[in-house]
Amino acid sequence: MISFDAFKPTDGTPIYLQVLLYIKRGAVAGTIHDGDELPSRRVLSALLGINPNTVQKAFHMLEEEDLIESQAGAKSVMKLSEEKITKLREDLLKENIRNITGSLRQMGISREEALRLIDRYWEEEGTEQ
Amino acid sequence: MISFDAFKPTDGTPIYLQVLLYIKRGAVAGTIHDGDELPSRRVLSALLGINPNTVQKAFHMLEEEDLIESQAGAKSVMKLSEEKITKLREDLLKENIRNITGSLRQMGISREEALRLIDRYWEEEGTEQ
DNA sequence: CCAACTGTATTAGTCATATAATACAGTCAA
DNA sequence: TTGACTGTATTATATGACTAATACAGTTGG
Repeated sequence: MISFDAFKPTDGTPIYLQVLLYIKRGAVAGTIHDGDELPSRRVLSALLGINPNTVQKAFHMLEEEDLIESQAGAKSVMKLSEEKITKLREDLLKENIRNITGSLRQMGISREEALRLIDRYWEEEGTEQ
Repeated sequence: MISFDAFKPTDGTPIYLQVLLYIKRGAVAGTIHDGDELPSRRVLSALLGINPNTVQKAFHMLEEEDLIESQAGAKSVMKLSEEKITKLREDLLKENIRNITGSLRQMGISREEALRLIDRYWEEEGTEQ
């Protein structure tokens, strides 16, 4: 059963997207595997303190992307492959890094300083995971 | 008069926040200075193709943060100081870098790989600004 | 079998974002 | 002065995100 212990709601990003991203990132990180069972909509919503419909929205999108498999009555299951994970990794990286480099350059931060800042922040909060 | 030529609406971030951030980042980058005139609400909204109320919301928040000064009938003006800029810089950096390091670590990316990725992406789209 | 759990669907309400259409009073330059 | 521009305010509408309360049919384990 996939664990949501490390799930931390952050900024103003829609909750259903955060749930969706948490699972995608876990798949990329290798902490979530093909065939892994997901918590039920009701259980996960109670666990995260959010509405079952919000979890359903995230799961429904994962289903549409063919990353999980659901059938009425049974728990949903991860449906991963090497190709899917590779593609996920590329998509997530592109999305993340594009944003940060754009913002930092708009602030007039040089590449050297950007690298220095990333390095420093990684050190500061880099023990867990 | 502050230029919005480099303004590019990006992801799902609320438009009023993007306008607000554009100005804050410009102040940090040194392309927007104390005393600079802002375009009027109506002109800027037409320029960006958005609603005047959306611009008003951004400007109103800047006013509340004491970063601009407005009086009915006249154009709004930037109200910056060294301390304000320093604080802005810290806040924006914290907000940006926290997000990226968190996401990348959730994906199981190592610090070395993160630095390598940032370095590469900077190269790819780093000519403008 | 059957009770307790699943996924799925529907309807309703709240809140934030964004647009639209005005209205009014203050400023500023010709 | 006066007309065209300012900031500011109000009301209405639409959409997306989130919550709430149900309902129903399929599955699974004891």
